[in-house]
Amino acid sequence: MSRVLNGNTNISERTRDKVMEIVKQYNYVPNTLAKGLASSRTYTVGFCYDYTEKQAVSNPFFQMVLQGVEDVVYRRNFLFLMMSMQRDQLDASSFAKVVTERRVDGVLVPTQLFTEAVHSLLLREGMPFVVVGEPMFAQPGIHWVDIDNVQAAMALTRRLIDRGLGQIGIVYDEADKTKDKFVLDRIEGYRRAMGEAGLQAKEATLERLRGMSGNGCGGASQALIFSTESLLLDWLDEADEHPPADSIHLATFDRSPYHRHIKYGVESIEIELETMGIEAADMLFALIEKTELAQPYIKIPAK
DNA sequence: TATCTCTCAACCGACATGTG
DNA sequence: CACATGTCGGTTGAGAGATA
Repeated sequence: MSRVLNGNTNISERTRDKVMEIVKQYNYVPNTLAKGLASSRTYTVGFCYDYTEKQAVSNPFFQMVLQGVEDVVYRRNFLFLMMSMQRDQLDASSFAKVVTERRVDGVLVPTQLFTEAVHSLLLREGMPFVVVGEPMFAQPGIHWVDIDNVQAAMALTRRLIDRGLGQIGIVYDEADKTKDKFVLDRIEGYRRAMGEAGLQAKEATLERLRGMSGNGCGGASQALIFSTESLLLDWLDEADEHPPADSIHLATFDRSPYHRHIKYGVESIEIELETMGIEAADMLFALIEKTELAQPYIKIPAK
């Protein structure tokens, strides 16, 4: 039965037809638990999210990544399990439970949650894993997938420079900068593009920007790049009181569904989050199936 | 004799049940 | 009480039988 259903070639047409007839007659569907018992597989992969971040799951960018992951998972006839994790209470989280009880064959961990404690737990349990986003700490043997944020920021900055804008500032959130590698990379990409063009880089936190008059880094910027779209939205929330000057070009990375509610023209660069999900899931399946990988990480260029 | 196809049975792991 | 055995339902290796 299993040889027929799993496409084994050494089966005669006659036997195959006979088996398929019985499958049809009894509406036979293999029991995944029994299959897992025989193959030491769960046919499930996990994705963890931050329990303390209430908007983690509803975040549209997170959902775009998930969409890519799910496409791959369902194509492989696997199931997908969402697990919560509390960074400061790892042992009590459902993530730790799922990993230690081997309820999944592999896990995807967002870089914000990938701490050294998480890494050692996964190594100890021999659980295949892929980090979604470049990890904040480097260790050999860690597989990860990320957007090439340096390249994306360079491309966006160059686009503004090509428009003849010479005074371009970048705005970031201090807390994001310490926990999100991609924010550091975007700042780095911006600096490089400005440096190449012989222009002076101007950086400010949102807090500092709020305190400035004229809505610019130093009050003289012609364009402002926001390191994340949510930061731009936060800033625009306050725009009723201090609307940005018409002469200021706004720019950020990617577009969430909320983007269409923005009343101002915003330049953005496309970040392929769905592709990131697809690549991460493909990489995880390669690790589960012990397939040789060409490289331990993938950086997806922005368009 | 070589190759193809089929059948049998061990095995997977956790838990329930039986036996001494 | 401790240990042995059975149970679930697939997968898969080994070996037997059929056929060219």
